[in-house]
Amino acid sequence: MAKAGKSPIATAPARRKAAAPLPVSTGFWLLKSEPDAFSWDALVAKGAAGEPWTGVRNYTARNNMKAMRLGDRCFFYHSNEGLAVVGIAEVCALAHPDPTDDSGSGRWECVDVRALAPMPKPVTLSDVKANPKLEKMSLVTSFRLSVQPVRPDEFAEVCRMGGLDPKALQQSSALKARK
DNA sequence: GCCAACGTTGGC
DNA sequence: GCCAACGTTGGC
Repeated sequence: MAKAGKSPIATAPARRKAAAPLPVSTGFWLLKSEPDAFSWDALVAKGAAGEPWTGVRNYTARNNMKAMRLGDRCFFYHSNEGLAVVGIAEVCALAHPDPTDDSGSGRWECVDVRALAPMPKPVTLSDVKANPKLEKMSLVTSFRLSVQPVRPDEFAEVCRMGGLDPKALQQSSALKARK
């Protein structure tokens, strides 16, 4: 009777675990690269066209890239050798399939980035670790993650430590308007 | 769905 | 080159 109206469908079917929501872009990120593989100078050499940030095979890192917006700022960090933030890049193409993904799954994506400004004074990992204002930075807390979110206050602090004049940064972004 | 084994990353 | 951290894989 009362049962008649109840469809078995009323019980939600077991569904695939929802994908983790993408992080919200703060506008600031950090990209790691081993300078032997792809250095800051190599990115500078690519000029305004920039370079696809390929080869990321970690879901958290990929999701961070998917959350990136055009014009987002990315610290360029040299891992393994150098161990320092050496420049700032900007996102110049939203996430798209990674051309180096040969898994056939279409799972991996990349953004394109281009060099915006070098750090006048590279900010080393030990500089970052020594600064209490940066103790929550992913570079310290999730050091293995290759594409990390950066908070605006962290971005400002690292710029300050690197002697980077925010005005110089704005000036460089005029480059992109010119394109 | 748990968890041990394994592989990779990256600082030291 | 070592090893800690940690993501992924696969057996159960």
